[in-house]
Amino acid sequence: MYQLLRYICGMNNSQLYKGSLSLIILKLLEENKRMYGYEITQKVKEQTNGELVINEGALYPALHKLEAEGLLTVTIEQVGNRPRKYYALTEKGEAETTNRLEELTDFVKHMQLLLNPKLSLG
Amino acid sequence: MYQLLRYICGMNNSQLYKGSLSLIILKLLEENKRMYGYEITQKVKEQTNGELVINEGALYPALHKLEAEGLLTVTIEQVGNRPRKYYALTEKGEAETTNRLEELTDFVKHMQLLLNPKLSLG
DNA sequence: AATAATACCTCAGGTTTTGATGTATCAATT
DNA sequence: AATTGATACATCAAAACCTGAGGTATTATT
Repeated sequence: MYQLLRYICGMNNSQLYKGSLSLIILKLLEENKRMYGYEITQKVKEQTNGELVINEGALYPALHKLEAEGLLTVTIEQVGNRPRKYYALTEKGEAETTNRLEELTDFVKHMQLLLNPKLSLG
Repeated sequence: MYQLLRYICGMNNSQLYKGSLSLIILKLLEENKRMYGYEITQKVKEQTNGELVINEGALYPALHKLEAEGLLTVTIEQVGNRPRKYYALTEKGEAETTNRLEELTDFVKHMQLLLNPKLSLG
């Protein structure tokens, strides 16, 4: 049966993650200079102790969109016989990363104001 | 031109708020026992110092959906000649509110792990 | 030889939101 | 008396994003 159960279904099941993927990508690239898609999925899994799993069906379109928006550049490299697409931030992408991080801070701030029993994640 | 510019366009412009509306509704109802739609929009504006504006085109469908899911009950009351639909949490809705709050905590935790320069909103 | 991991991809269908628009009542102003 | 603004509900097409499924192919492990 080839590879039917390739992923054990990442299940974040919460709608809250919608809209956060591009920020995650941008921020990881800010820290790591250049990364390829699969590497991003592994990094996210690693840094969240396996709790957050990026769906590849969301990741690749998101990368393509960020590239189309001029926030990322891509460089294809052959590793063995396999192609890798390394992504890196453009200048515009760096600026946008800063903006998006501010947006996240605002989001958390607003959530705290609304759900006041505090989120307390210092 | 009647009331063309009725709202100065709430503009939260960030995609991050996607998926958070139902939690906001649930939580406000947990705190306030019963509220009607328009009251919710005002409360959110008030508690976030006008920074977060709920789009009515999102709010009403969200309320209807929560009701359809059995998380809210509705009671119509006439105020003067105008109808108000008061919403309140069901038992199931209370439980769900707890779950959704946990999901938000997890979301913030994961974002903190990924964007480690910390969110620090104690 | 088969499986698992690496590495890219697409696409139908789902959910949620945006932005525009519609209707109507009531209070305040002109 | 008439208009505006606030209150209060609603719908809907299009946009945005994601899920879950599927596809292809290489390399490493069992």
